[in-house]
Amino acid sequence: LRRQIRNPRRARKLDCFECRATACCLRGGLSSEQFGSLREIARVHGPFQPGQAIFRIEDSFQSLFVVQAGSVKIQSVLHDGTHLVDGFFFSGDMMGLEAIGDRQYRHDAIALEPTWVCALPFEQLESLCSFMPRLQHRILALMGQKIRQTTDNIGHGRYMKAEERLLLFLVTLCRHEMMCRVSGQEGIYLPMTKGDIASYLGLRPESLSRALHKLQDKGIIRNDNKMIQILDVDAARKRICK
Amino acid sequence: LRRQIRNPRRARKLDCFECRATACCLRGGLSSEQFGSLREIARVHGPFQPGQAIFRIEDSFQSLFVVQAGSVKIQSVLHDGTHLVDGFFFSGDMMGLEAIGDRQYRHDAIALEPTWVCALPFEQLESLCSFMPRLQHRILALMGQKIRQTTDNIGHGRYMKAEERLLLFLVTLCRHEMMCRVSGQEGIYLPMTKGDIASYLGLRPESLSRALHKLQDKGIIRNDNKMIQILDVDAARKRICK
DNA sequence: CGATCAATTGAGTGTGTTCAATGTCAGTGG
DNA sequence: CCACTGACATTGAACACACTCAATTGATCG
Repeated sequence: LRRQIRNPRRARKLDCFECRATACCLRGGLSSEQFGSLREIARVHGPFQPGQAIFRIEDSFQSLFVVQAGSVKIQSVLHDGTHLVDGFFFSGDMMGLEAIGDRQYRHDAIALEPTWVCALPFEQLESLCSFMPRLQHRILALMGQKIRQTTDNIGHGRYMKAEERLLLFLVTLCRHEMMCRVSGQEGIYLPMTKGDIASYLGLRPESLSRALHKLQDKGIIRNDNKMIQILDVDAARKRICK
Repeated sequence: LRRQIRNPRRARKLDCFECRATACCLRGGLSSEQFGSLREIARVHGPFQPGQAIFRIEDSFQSLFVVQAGSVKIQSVLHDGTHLVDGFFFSGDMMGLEAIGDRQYRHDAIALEPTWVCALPFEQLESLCSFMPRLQHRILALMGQKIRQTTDNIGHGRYMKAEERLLLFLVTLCRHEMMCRVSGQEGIYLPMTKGDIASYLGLRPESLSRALHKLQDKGIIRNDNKMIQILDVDAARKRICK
């Protein structure tokens, strides 16, 4: 499959010790003994096939999930049945933070490629936190970061025009991929559909398509189907002022 | 002053025990002994006069703040110097959650009326959490709720037209006021300027003005300067589908 | 009372939407 | 192997909504 040739992610179950999600997941700052306790409550699930749900809105909230490999979109359903994409998650991203303090999840989490996740039962995690201040600190920090990202991306995006919003999205994605040391040079692979991206950006697919075209005409990006490359990083930065 | 006549909030320093913020603040679920420990680290600050800052972007993050009485807007500054209003806080609301895990605050917090806040030094709060699982649980729940609110209000608002966004804002505000048992019948007092509301909703002041006018023409709200009343609650609910 | 800032109103413009048609691609079955 | 299917993506033309700019009215406070 072309998708799997182009997508550099490997497709197999990972142990915590070889998991690429290190930087973003909870183990940062823990002693090896503490990390052991954390590892004991973690359970790897997968593979989830594209379109398959990791959790659904109606499910009762039990666990946080860290994406080990693959990618996930989260979406909510509007009164009229419309699906709204509220976010994308890649290796190392923590899912389910928004459900903490509630009984149910707030979204459907749908795999975009063959995907493995690491489940952390929340009650057990909470108990662990009481004994491990660093872990508690890490979760709180993670949630703070989540709030910041939400307001930055969605909130500030509101005041931008379509092209700038799109560029902000691409640059953010690119930075994330770079952080996880997945080839940033040859371009980014977009596992989701353009429709999903449009929904996330609050645009119609048609408008997104036109925005992509314009950015390509200006020489800022290269848009080859599901591969995107940012050619002129400086111009991009200027446009989104970051 | 007309503002103070119309605004039912009282203007004096409150002790924790008479603070109206009970329902929303951290003390929920704590034993009286535990509440005592929490109270020991809390410090009441105020009054802050309208326009005065409770904290600023450049300040290093030290404390969370609960609004005891009054109201606050938080805003960020764009590259070009534009101010973006990112939220409003009323009695019982917790401010600063978005700064957790970062060194600095992410916003300027500006009082909209004479305002008192209750400062909770975060390091001490974190220490307390290790001894008080319920407190830890409460903070985590509060942050989860914050994430939900952000995506619900800002995220879903993106797919709405100006009128609906405005209505969502008003209904949310109204519900909040009802929860805090401040007269919801005679209307809501809006301590912020229309410009602030417009900024928060991602609109120009002109567009907001027109949207208000239209909603009034349709008999859904009554708009008397800084007092707003939702006349047709059912129609409002239908428009925003909640 | 005049000064100042906030709020409203109007007219013209522009960006994104809507709707419909066409194009592309991967998978399927003849 | 090729035509067919269905989902996704693109393109075009007309329209709607919110923006821009400018002028006016209204509120608040010294």
